[in-house]
Amino acid sequence: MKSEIEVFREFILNKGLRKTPEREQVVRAVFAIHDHFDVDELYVILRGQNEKISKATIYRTIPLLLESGLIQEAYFEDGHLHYEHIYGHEHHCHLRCLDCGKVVEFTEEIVKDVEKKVGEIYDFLVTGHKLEVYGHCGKCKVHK
Amino acid sequence: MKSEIEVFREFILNKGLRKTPEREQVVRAVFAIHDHFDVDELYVILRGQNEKISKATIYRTIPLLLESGLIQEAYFEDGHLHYEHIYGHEHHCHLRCLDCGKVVEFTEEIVKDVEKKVGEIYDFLVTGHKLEVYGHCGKCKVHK
DNA sequence: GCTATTATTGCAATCAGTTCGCAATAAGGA
DNA sequence: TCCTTATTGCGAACTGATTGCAATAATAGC
Repeated sequence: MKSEIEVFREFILNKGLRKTPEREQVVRAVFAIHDHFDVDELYVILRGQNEKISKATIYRTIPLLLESGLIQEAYFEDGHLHYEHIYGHEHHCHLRCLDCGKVVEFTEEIVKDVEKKVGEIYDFLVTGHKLEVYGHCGKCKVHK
Repeated sequence: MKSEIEVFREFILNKGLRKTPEREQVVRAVFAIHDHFDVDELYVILRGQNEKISKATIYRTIPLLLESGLIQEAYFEDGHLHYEHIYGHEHHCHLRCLDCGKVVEFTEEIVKDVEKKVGEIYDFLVTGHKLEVYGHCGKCKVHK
């Protein structure tokens, strides 16, 4: 299986874009985080590694990562989007606590069947889905 | 079944807040729109009806409508959240076209089972879910 | 390897959506 | 009817994201 950097380089090449150290720093940082992240976290991490990169460049790189299929939008919270890397990861859904914000990942095959079914009914070429289940986690529900 | 205004009044009363014409205008506008909406659309509609209401008041009313269960966040697009009224409506999911933005609503009972299952596995008191399926609609997929 | 072309970067200015401070207003209890 | 204080509207301020532009650097051609 190709590494994420290889996938990214192929994507860049196919699009006629240029391979730059800044873009690859972003790819590496994204795959070093095994959790959800936002642009600001990415910026702080890269700066902490003494990488000279501007926030504008990170913002400009995000759409490339989305388009290449390396990352996806995970959820919208605190006024901005949060992402997660997906290349090399099995698709999963999120279970989140409305009180403490805790997020648990789970996989559910049955949602694939739902995808297929609604795609046929409404004549859509379905490419994916996002399922978020929410409620109160074990710790938080005792206070309810 | 109680009307949305009645539900809202009860909510306001229970919270010790005040019943104001501005808040009720927002409730009425929200339930007059049978589609997804954002704050700006709400503002334009209310202003078009010669209602004197400020955008700040609409922004301040949205959390009340969310908390009272009259509306919910539908999706994040174009840099801001879109909502939909849910009181009196059966829960539904969204199927959206990545090209033209078209949104179709569908209901899928099986997701309830998924909710129950993951709630038990991870010890969550589950209160709801949001499922979004995306792809290319009939019109847009021909160009692919 | 060198040069020319032009995509990319970093910075600051800008933009859009949302929030906030404050004075004026008005809802609801006494 | 009066009093207290929550709510409103306005504009300023704030935040996340985008953009214009000059400097830089990645690729292609020689």
